[in-house]
Amino acid sequence: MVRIKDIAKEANVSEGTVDRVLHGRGGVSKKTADKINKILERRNFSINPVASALATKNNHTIAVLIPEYSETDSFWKLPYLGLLKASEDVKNIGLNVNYFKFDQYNSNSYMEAFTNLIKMKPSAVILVPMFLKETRVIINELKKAGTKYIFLNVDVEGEDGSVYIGQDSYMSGYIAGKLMKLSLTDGYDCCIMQASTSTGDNQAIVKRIKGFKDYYTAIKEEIKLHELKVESFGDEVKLASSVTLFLEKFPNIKGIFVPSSRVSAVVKILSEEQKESLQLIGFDNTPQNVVCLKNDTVLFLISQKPFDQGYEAVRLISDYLIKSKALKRKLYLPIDILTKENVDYNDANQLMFESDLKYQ
Amino acid sequence: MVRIKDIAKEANVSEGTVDRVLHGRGGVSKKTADKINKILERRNFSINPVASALATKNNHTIAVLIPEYSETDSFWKLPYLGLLKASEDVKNIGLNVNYFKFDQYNSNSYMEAFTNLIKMKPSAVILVPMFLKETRVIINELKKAGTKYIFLNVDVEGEDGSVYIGQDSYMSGYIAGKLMKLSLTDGYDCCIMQASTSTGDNQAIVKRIKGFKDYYTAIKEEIKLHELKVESFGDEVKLASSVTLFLEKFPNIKGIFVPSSRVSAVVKILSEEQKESLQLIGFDNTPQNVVCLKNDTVLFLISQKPFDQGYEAVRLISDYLIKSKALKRKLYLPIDILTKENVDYNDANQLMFESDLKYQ
DNA sequence: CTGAAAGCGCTTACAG
DNA sequence: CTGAAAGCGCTTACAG
Repeated sequence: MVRIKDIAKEANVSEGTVDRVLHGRGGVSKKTADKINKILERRNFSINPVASALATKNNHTIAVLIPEYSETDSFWKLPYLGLLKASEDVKNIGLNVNYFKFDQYNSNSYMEAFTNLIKMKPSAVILVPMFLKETRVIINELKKAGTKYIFLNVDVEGEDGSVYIGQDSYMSGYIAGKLMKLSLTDGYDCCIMQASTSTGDNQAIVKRIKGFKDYYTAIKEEIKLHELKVESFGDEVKLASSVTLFLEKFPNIKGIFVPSSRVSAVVKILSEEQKESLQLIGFDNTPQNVVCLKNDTVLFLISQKPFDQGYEAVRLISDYLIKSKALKRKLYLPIDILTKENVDYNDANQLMFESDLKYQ
Repeated sequence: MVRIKDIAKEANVSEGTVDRVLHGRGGVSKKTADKINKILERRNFSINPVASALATKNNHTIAVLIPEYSETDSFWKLPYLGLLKASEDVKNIGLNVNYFKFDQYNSNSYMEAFTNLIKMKPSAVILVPMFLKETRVIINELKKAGTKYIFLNVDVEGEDGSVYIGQDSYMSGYIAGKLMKLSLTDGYDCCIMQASTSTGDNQAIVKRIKGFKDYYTAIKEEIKLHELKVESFGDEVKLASSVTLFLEKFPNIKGIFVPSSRVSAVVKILSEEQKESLQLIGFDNTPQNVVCLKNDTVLFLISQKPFDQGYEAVRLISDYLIKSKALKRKLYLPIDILTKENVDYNDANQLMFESDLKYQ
């Protein structure tokens, strides 16, 4: 391993001068800079990041704005765990991550959390941009402060210079369409079921539905697609009555596509016979959904590596802050097709982290 | 951040003594050890791994024994890239990774590579145990030397204390069976196609076939499964003639399952009409296979995250050597279901690494 | 424009 | 059983 000291000796300069060249801090004559650069190149020098981190006392604060999760609606738990894991990994190099949680159904709590966040003057921000209008305000403030930000899981259109890490929602819907086609015996219809209550997150759902429909258009199949908007997936009684009515009205429906993470809520209100005869496809490996997959009430789940989304978001920001690596406009994570059989293997990283947590 | 210095001051001892307690090096009176431990606990101290790594000059050597890859048979490229990426990540903390490559069809080259490997006296070894008999010899030597080892991608049965990182082959075959069933219109047969030349690697293939068949047993379908052993996937002429003959003999075959990474070789020798009418399912996202997926000649690929296998292997060994984290018996990575539509999103990590390589 | 010295937090001999 | 000091490789003021 070649060290700054070695370079300095060979160039007959001090270590400080080599350091200046290395980081382009200026204040070095062209002549010596050239000389040093040549040696650097020839000896294939690269900075020891460990020593660098120790000496620099990097003291960056990363702030995360993310919805809180609950027992029944646990989608946001996995991204959170991924963020947590990465936070540990980068603590070594002087990065501290702080969390600000909000209620995903309440835009006031969103803004409130942001107000607390911005007080910390973070070096960078990872946020789930749930409410469009409020998000514009937030982005403006961040831009004014010159703070870099990454959108996690939810994208915002028309923001140049923004970074999105998540799934290609359109394509994931398209794939759901393909799987539905495979699962349905010819001649049967399919129903797309969504909640009419908007959570601000529905941009992804709209795109998934578009992709789903486009698949059927592309293959030129004469399958009828019905659409049912239920009031909410949370209210079992209402959900049950509207679904039952709908299925009675269109008895040819044999497939149900739920483009949100709430397919398990639909399963809950189906009769045994319906569970037998209907093919359900949904999104996201929440614990409730996984149960349905395993007891054969849901055939496929499309999953979006929520744990990895969190993890990668922190890693990207970290590389940006420490190694000034450029950020890409979009980082699409895998579109996982989950079945009863492969769901348990799906997130090895996440499982390893969870078992580590247990032993602490 | 609380430092050793802070603990030492509070306990009225030197930093060296705190360090002894921290690492259980002994030579500390019970009384002072207790005192220090209490303070450590109360102040929630944890070692700064960056400073630790720098001071220790960890100088571990990890040796990797892996098949070389070629243009046409590029399966081993991705695990290699994953290993490379992780090597970079851990270089900071004093881990050096050395590679020893062998010809996967030649057991002599396997042993030769190992002979060179063992001369380096590595702290740990990652190996692809291709040849069973030779592998037993290798394992014996490693055990004698007290060197920890990890099996990558290929498992060896009946070695207690061994560690495997890869896929659950049985289950991946089972899933292939399920997908085949979905893809075949009722009443048609399916053919399982494998090469009779063994590469030592065929244990995984045997298990995949077992899983595939078991799926059909489990669902009690009356689908006929034919089996064709071709001489080699490398010889186009012979392959073409034996496949053609077989398909003529059993015209009811509409599905072909190739439980190795060579499905693209089969596509190559099919006629246009055959490509149209046959449903092919294979393994692994090699460039050639991905091409077939995209031009609709292969319907599904089961993939085993080869890049991640390499990456995780190094990370596990690193945690074992540096943080003395226990190694698990098996680490199963995801069983990915790849289609034309999601294949490009499948390995974000790998893509990011490859684009980094380009810019270097 | 350049160098000498101190320091980041932990570990390693060495001395007692 | 315990402490004082030097060192890991890089960075940061400060002096000139």
